[in-house]
Amino acid sequence: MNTKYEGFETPGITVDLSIFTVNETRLKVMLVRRAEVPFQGYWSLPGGFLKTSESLDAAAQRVLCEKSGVSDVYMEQLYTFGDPKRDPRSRVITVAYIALIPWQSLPQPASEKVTDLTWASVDALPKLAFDHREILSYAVKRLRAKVSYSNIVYGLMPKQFRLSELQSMYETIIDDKLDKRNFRKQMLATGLLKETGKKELAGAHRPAMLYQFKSKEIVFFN
Amino acid sequence: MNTKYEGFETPGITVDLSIFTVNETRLKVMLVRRAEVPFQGYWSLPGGFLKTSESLDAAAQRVLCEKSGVSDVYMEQLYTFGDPKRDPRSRVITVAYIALIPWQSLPQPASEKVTDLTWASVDALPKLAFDHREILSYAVKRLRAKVSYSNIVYGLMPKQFRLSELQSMYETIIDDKLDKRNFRKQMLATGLLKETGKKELAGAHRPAMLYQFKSKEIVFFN
DNA sequence: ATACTAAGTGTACAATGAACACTAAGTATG
DNA sequence: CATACTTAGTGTTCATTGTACACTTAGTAT
Repeated sequence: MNTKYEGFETPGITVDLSIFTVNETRLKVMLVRRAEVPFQGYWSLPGGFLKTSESLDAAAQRVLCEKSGVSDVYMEQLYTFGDPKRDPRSRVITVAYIALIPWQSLPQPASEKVTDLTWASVDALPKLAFDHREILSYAVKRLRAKVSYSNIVYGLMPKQFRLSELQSMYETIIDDKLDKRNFRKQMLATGLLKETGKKELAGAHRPAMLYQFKSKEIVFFN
Repeated sequence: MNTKYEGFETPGITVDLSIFTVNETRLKVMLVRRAEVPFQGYWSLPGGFLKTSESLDAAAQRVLCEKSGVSDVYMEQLYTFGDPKRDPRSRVITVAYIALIPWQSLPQPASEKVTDLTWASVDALPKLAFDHREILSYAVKRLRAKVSYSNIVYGLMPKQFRLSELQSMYETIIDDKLDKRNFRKQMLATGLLKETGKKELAGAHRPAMLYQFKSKEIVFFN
């Protein structure tokens, strides 16, 4: 270890992830139960220490994959939290990330009861470890804002979907109702969707056209 | 030092600042000349290591004050850069900040020639140390974007100003011309400005009303 | 055959944004 | 002191965008 930082901090660096999904018209976030002190038994955001020669993005990807079993999903850096007292043990700075996973992409939980991982509705959160409540609030705020000026919801949709499902996704996240005709007009006007030609199979009602995104690119409007 | 981080990184943490001002209708950023290796003699963004028990924001404030002599200006965290190779000596993670200073608030440089600090036009930058070019590109991008959906330019204006000066500030940052009548209508419609009652004193032309901001609050439009 | 469910479609009006040119109030000059 | 010069200040028209709103269609279930 070099001596370059005498008198300066050499804190631990972690990444913490707000991993979102939508299920049953609720915006949900992944929480893991802490096995160790401090905050033993508390729910917390999944996270972990940065490894040697690992970039921040790579660390976030690693944590994502470890906890969710998926990769290749939308992820972005959110903010860095560095209050000297945020970890009671010692100085730890955390770089927070947001990730989005379509509910359909999640592997089914193993049949034995998984009690150390849960998906909590963001409007019914338990007490969280560290400053994770603050981090999560900020993440939800960013997500809600970004939904209205980008096509970030792509990250939460399955490969193919009905327009009504897409509308429901928007409504769940922004927690408001949208007009069906206007919504469809606007979505199709973006030119980012294409019909698959296929129609929904089942249901005691008129079958819906299935759509998909032309590309995975995230675009900003306005 | 605890042993908790064995096998993990305990990198140095720095803050690096993109300190912007506008002068002579140019968007400028503060650069400092590096006295030491690596990148000795190169221009770089002002920055410094995080001190013990110092929050990230406090560190950024400290650096800002050391280099510019001002405090109480607009500042926000930008992004955290953590590529393992970004510092050739050893692992250093930097939390980048943006700050805005009205040109009029800057203390005059001491009369002896200051050669280790400069204000460079963002479209005529010298070679920069480390990954500071990348950081600065991102900062400029964020600033330009934010100008169009917030009143962030407040941070660059003097206490009192003419509407034509405000317009010029916008035009400089977004690098485009605006329509005078529409601009005035829109600005006054925000309700964030108030007349001071005073008029500009000098000039071989009709004197302009001076305005100021009702509050320092940053507001988002749309 | 009828009831049920979600899909799918167009128009009228309001609000917002964009283009555009002249008069007003001072100072400087001959 | 008349004229030239400079920047301040002001409204209207038109195009575009956004918003409110209700009925028909295509399938399944009974």
